[in-house]
Amino acid sequence: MSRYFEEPNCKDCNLVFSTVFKKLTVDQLDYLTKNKVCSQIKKGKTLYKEGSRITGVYCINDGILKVYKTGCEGKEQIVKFAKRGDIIGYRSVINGEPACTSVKAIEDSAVCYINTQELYGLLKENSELGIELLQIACAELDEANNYLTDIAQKSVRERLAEILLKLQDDFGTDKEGIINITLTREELANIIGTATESVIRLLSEFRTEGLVDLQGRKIKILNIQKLKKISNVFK
Amino acid sequence: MSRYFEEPNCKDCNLVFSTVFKKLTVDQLDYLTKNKVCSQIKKGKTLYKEGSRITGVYCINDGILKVYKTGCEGKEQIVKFAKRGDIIGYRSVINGEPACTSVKAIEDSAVCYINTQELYGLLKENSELGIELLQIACAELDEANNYLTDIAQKSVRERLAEILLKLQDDFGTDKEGIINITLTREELANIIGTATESVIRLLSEFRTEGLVDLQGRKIKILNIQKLKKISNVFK
DNA sequence: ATAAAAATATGATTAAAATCACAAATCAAT
DNA sequence: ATTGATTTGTGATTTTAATCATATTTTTAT
Repeated sequence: MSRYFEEPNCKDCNLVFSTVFKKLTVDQLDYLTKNKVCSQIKKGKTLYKEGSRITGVYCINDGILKVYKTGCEGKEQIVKFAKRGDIIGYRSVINGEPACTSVKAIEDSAVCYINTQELYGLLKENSELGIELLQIACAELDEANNYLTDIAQKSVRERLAEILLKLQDDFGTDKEGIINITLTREELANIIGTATESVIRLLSEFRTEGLVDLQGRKIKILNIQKLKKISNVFK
Repeated sequence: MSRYFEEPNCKDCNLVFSTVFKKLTVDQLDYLTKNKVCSQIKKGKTLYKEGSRITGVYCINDGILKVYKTGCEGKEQIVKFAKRGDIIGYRSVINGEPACTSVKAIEDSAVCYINTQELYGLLKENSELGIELLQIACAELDEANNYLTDIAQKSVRERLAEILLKLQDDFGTDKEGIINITLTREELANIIGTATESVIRLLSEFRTEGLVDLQGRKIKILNIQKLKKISNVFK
């Protein structure tokens, strides 16, 4: 985690209109600029670990980080990804508990750190910030419950199809149609809760069936409709 | 859903100190009393259904309700239980979306309904209410993520042991040590994400092993330590 | 009280996915 | 560029849990 070369002014940050902080006043944004600490996290580096005390929240400026829990026998369960504009760590700050997840950069990333005291100051001052944060928490809760139902009820094949579609939705594709996030087979397995070998086999099957194109870790979806059908998203 | 015979005054409600509304002023509690609508829900009756528009939140005064999603092929996935002091429906109200879960009483229950407008009024007025609600949402999010990891990584046997312990923790036991919540085997299966037959078989095994005592739907835990070991809660 | 419906119980069979084992390919660091 | 580590790929085997079938018991509604 190295100090960020240039700390952007929150007022000018083009994220202001889309993040949790969109309802802050100009003065409050100034306050935020003065009090935040920006840093870069190289791919593979850990921002914080499950169980550690974190003293503030992080707003993601650039890159992608995986947010995961460590289950029994040390197996990683990826809970979500954090990307530009997302805020992470707020759960621990709000409930005053140790981090319930670990966070690791899966590509070079830049994050802005905001201390608990500063965040609480803003929350008391601006009730709309609380509502914004509440909306984020509720959306995450919704997604967590949906995914719980999927893992509990769907087959591995259905879940893999679903996750490929979701990754494309969340991260988009480049000019060649390749999904803008690079994951190992093991990481894919750790999202959908299965064995690495199962992901490898199923991806091969999907390729054989003409649903996806694979070049190493690069995945390109060739037949969205069929994948949707497999994933059972409409039922 | 029948109208409640006596609408308790929120100021005098002995829930005031434990619910999300604990930081309200006396005036705000008066306002709440005037604007809430209380009702009773008989066992087996549905409070609201997934996908419906709900126009407010419900604070549970008495009873137990199951909160569940309907997965593909109509299979129910129980997401949580709501009991005295809990608030439900806030996610839909906060995000302005249709209900993401259905709610059904599993015993005779009494709930207080608070309209969206009234809730938002209080949220704007009292930033502490927003923080309280945020804390609740974060706690639920934490639990959802933990449970996601469990379903993804643990065996059905481990999950059943874990859920029995959790039910005892959440609902306590009566004088005879029986867990204060009565569920069908199917409902248990719909919590842990397995087939009803698997729950029936595993419960019988647990009984044979002297871990639990079963009398119909009444469950009494006989050996907490061993169940904890099976559930793998410490790893 | 009785009939109908729902839930429980148990056995047999099948299916899905995990695990194990090992080879080949790719990646990362020096 | 080389080497060591990690990741990918594939086959064989095992394990877990789902599914199917059917009998019995319990609950619910009339």
